[in-house]
Amino acid sequence: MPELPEVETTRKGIEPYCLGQVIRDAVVRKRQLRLPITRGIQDKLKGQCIQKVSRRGKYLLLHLERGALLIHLGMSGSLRITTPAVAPAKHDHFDLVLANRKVLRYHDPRRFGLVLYTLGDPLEHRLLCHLGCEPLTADFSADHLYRASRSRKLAVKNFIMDSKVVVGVGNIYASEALFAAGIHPARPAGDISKARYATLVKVIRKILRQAIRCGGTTLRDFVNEDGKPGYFAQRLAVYHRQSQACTKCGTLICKQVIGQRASFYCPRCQS
DNA sequence: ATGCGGACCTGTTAGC
DNA sequence: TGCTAACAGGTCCGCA
Repeated sequence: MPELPEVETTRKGIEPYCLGQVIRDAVVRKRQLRLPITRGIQDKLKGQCIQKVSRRGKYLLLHLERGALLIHLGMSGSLRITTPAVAPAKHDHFDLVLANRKVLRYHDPRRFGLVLYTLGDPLEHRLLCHLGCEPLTADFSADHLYRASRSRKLAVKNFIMDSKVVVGVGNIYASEALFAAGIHPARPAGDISKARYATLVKVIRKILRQAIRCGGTTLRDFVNEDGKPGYFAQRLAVYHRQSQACTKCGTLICKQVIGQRASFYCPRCQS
């Protein structure tokens, strides 16, 4: 479930409960995530104050006095704020107990996510240091996509989902953005003009911003008692709409696997 | 350097 | 209804 908008929504949601709080305890119930939670993480975290809650791509960063805690939600992860009185549910793998008697609880059935303590600048960590630009900042531009794509033959959909190019564009929003830009998802990235990349940049920004607003709405209680992941209420134009009419021209939406991921497009509007 | 396939996991749903 | 297979919103690694 977590695309960039949901990660950002989560960041905003947990920030007021975490900022300035001292970590009283950490509880590991299941070590084995995408990478194992390192032994002794409790001792490293205990007593440290959370100084900042930020995001890089789909990674959440809790900046501490010494180092940082990196959290990734993978395919199925979620975070919520609860209390020590609430018993952990199945797949609640990790807790941070805070001085305000709140618990930041990490839940992830598929365990593709990550909880990682790192010393030093977290942005220098090997998992973060090669990430491409943020889609909502100024360095994400037509120039950037154009230059990075020259002579590249992979499908443009895979290109914009490559985190070394730009972070945060997941499978849903890749399909949606390419539809909005009128670009066929299987078109080789290196064939696309700068003008079309300019359109693509614009629509990626617009769609992600909309989704953040939408996530903020549908996930209003995400960090509180309810904690239901809740899907974005946004109307998706093509995603999961195969064999249904295109909202622009009425042609039936196609589904095609591109780069091992399901992709959806209108064969008439996208070329 | 680039691009592809496989790997990591569990839960849900589609199909027989 | 029950079993099995395919699939799910992510990302990294290794190999050709």
